[in-house]
Amino acid sequence: MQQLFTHITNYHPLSTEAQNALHDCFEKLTLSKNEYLLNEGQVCRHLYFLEDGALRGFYNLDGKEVTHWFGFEQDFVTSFHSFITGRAAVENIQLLEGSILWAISKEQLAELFNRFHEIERLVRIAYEKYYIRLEERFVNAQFKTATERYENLLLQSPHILERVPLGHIASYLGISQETLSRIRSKL
Amino acid sequence: MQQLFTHITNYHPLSTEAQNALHDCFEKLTLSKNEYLLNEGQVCRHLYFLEDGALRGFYNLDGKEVTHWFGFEQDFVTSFHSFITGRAAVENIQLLEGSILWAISKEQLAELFNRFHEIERLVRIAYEKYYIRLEERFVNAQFKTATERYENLLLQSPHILERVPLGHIASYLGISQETLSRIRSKL
DNA sequence: CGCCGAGTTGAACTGAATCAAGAAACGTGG
DNA sequence: CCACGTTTCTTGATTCAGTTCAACTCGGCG
Repeated sequence: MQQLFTHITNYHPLSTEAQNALHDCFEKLTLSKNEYLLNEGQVCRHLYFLEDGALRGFYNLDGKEVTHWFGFEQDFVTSFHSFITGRAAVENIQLLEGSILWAISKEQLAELFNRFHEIERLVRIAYEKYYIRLEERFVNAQFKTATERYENLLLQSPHILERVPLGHIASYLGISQETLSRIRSKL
Repeated sequence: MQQLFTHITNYHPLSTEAQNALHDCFEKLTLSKNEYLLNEGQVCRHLYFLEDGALRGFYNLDGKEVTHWFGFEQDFVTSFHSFITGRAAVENIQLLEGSILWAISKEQLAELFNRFHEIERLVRIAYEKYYIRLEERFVNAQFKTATERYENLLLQSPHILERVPLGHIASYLGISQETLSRIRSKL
């Protein structure tokens, strides 16, 4: 759990009381490869911190699986739309590796917000970082070519390649597996 | 300014004290068509509420203007990356119509956060809505065809068409103006 | 009137998808 | 440790959505 606190401090330092309260709310979760953290149709009631391991979010489109995001160690993970709105998720979250996670429920988080202004601030700041990240991905998706997106991925997170099957990466980049294979062969 | 408060209440109700404090921080701004709210290279130091009018965010790519978002009445507007990080903006913000805006500086906002937990909460909640919106646009950009994206726009905000030149809409949708014209002619 | 920006239409081209077949790597049980 | 099936990755041929370049139309407006 130390990792969670170290990570959180990057966003915003917390008082000891707030840290203790957080400590009491998070629950440890150990899952193995290929297990599901969430199935489509369910409501995602928790926010997770991924201490170690890897997972992916994907949904089904015309019988095909479309992976649209990955989570790795030190990432906060949830099915955001479902978690915030309380509606059924359209996506699945599946483990790509055996992983250690820490879970907190939406209700517990709301109560922490009420008790600790500083925890709500922490989350506000985290949102800003995640928003900027998504904005960047959006611009890539909309205005860059397949090759540029792949090169960008190589620069920003080369480790992904050794840990995730090519098919998932292709769909994460919004291209077919064959195209990705061809792009790779030209480098 | 009433509009701002009515809009804000949709996110989260505020106490009278918080409302008064907000009231003191926002400054009215009236700009006419084609003026710039922000030029690339500048740091965007303000968050704006667009009471009435329309504007666009765009950047230059190989000598072409790429419009990647629009703002309309009741939208919060800023160059988010620049505003949050304090770095130079890569985008321009230009008025599409004569508009009325209310501006608050980053410093003032930070001070309001310190004084009023409830204002920071309001912003936290607003972030959630804007994040979900962006997520949806991202999925559209990555996994839908040009025609689907246009039809989606027709459903979600048909009013845009009468207020914004086609070229801007095309680039917002991530397609060329000619393609958009052809898509339209088939309906 | 003639110009100018906005939108349309046509023809050639291209990046990427699809369909189909193989090759390589991987894990599991015998 | 090998044999088998499964999953992962590559390669080729064809097709298609969307781009680019270029010409043309239409509606203002000085």
